[in-house]
Amino acid sequence: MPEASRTKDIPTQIKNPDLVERRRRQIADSAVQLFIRRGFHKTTTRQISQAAGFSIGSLYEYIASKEDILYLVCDSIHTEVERLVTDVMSRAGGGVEALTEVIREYFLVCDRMSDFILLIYQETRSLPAQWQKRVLENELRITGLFIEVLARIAATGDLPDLDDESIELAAHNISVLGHMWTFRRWFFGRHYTIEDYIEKQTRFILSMCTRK
Amino acid sequence: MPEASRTKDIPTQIKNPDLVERRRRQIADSAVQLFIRRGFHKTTTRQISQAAGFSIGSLYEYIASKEDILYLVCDSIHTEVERLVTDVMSRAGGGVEALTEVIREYFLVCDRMSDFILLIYQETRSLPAQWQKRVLENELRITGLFIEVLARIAATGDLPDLDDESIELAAHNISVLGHMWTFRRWFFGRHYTIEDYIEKQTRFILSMCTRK
DNA sequence: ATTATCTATAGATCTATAGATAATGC
DNA sequence: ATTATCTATAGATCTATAGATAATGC
Repeated sequence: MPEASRTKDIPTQIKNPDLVERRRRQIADSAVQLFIRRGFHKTTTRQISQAAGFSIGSLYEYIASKEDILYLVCDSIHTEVERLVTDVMSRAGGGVEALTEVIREYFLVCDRMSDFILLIYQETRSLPAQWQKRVLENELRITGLFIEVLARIAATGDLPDLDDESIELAAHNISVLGHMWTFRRWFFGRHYTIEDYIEKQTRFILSMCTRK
Repeated sequence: MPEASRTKDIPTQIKNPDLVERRRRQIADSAVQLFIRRGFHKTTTRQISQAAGFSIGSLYEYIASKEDILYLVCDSIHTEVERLVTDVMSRAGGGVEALTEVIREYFLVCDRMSDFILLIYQETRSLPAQWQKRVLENELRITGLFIEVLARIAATGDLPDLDDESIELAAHNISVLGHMWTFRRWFFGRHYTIEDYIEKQTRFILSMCTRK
């Protein structure tokens, strides 16, 4: 798990902000692996501190509760997905081909990030309400990127049949069909490669978008 | 949670099979409510036995471990969804309207069963491997019902563009777009009613199916 | 006598913190 | 002197079972 985590609203006794950021990244990076392997509840704070390379006492200098660690993890995953998708979008051209490119790259991101996306689906509910809300907002922000792409294409007149509400729903569909690869991989993996999946779904999504 | 649970592969010391079935149904019905409210891990076996109306000692006469309870719950949910969908299908007519009807009724089932479907997404991974597999097979069987509908329509020549593989993928898409209502309800609920959602998604799904 | 149920608790965790120690900078 | 880290453990659970009791049928 990559990417810096900005100063979060998690209290700490440690004075050095850089150290806080570095240690929290260590915590998130270690925890995410453990959570993927054994789930949030079956992973102990001790295992996390050990994997991160310091003591349980030190761990609690950087977080206030075990849930905080889950939030660090969810946030770092979303930051990474968003970074990757934004990146793709900036490289994408115009017209309907842009949509094809973005779908393709997004689905590849979903494939690479499978375990992480699955984790968010499974463990979001274990977060305290306020952070649950943030995780859902992050999800929405990623869907927002697809709304942007679709709106941009629609503005040039290439998707004449799509009003704003339909664009929004189509964007959600793209997000979730990407996730579908992650949570039905146990089935699809037997029949398709990710490339097959992309090809077929792209055709579906395009006919969805080009005809009401 | 309704519907009989057949004799499962869960060992018991109790001789009377009817009693076993009845008690297990009580257990599943009580547990599902608790799991939805507080999650599997935060619900204690004591709370479950209490909600079911007997002691913790008795509880363990009908199951061997806490995971067994989760399996009872997942299974009863799938049984119910499958019953409802099968029901709808038997009433559905022919041609493309049949698809419209089935989608509509399925999405309504997803709406009513939201909490239960969400629970399965979140807690399946807490099951022992062998039962996890069964839950996934159940999921596949429900998708299979949509494959059937689509194949039936395709056989009459009404969906000429769909080969078998596309039918399969379209069926998965229908399943998951139903689930999407459940796990993005926190967002959609603000903007659409379930009827709006059905209408818009049906249009998308139809254009997906009627043109490659 | 057999079957079902209950009470009481063994045994095993696990989170979070208090208080002690080591490292760093003035 | 201040900041960061560590060790040791309090305190709170929670699952699963052993052994005792009640209910049922011969």
